[in-house]
Amino acid sequence: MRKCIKTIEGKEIMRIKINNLDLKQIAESGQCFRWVELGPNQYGIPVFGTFTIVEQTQIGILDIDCTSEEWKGIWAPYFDAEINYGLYIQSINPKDNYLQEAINTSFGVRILKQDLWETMVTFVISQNNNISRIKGCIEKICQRLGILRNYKGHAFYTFPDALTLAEPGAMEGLGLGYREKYITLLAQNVAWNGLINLAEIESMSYGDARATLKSIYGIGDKIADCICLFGLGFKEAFPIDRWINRVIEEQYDGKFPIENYAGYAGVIQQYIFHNEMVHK
DNA sequence: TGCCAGGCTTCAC
DNA sequence: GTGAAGCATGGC
Repeated sequence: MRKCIKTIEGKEIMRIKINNLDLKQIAESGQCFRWVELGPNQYGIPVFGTFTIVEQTQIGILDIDCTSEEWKGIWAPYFDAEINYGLYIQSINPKDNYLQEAINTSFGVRILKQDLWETMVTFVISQNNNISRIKGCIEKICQRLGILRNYKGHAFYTFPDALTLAEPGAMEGLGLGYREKYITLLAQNVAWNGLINLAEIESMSYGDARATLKSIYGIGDKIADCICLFGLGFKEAFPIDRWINRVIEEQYDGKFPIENYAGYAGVIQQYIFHNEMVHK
């Protein structure tokens, strides 16, 4: 990764050289639900109470509207920019025809390191749900309960904190279905009584974090692994949903060789998931 | 119009 | 421990 400050149209932005990053592929990879497409290869991203605009001007080049400090403190970790994903791709078994084809369409998918609280709520909503409806539910939550902010002329809503979501009836009528009660209780246990301690979870090992998450009402194996992967940065987490399970059954005779990708199976899982999204 | 979705809890066995 | 039913909602 290399970076510099570039002045474009009178604005100072960061120009980052970063391999194996494709914004469109990430946007459609089912790990983030609040990116706003502003133009071809250009997205507005609201996270951590802030906002930025990113544009992929050419292969391997990312223009991002932020200061050097913001890049280092927020966006480089978010894009996992220090990690060479090319090594993950090189390690894929050359005889694995399915994965070799998958990386042709998904070579630019990276694992975003997202806010833990937002990731927990988001993936509770995701259960037995489809991506376009998940996006709609989250958007409605933010519009009703988030804070309206303005970033250089772009309005965006923050993701509401646990105290806000803990209020009984706060999410009523937003179409969350049976998931609403899971999120209300989750928020209350975070904000009201400390039964769930996010900072503590963030300090745990993968195994402990996964077990702790699974003990939460409404969170099972799959959602716990999504939170571990996208909210805690544990790349060994390997979430198995209907799509992944289908591929394992149809392409791997029911047994995916996860041991070949020890420590980063979650990255491989995202290549599979994105590939399925593109070809469904 | 049914089928399906980044699944989970509950309950029977 | 395993398996099946029931769950809310709306996109397609």
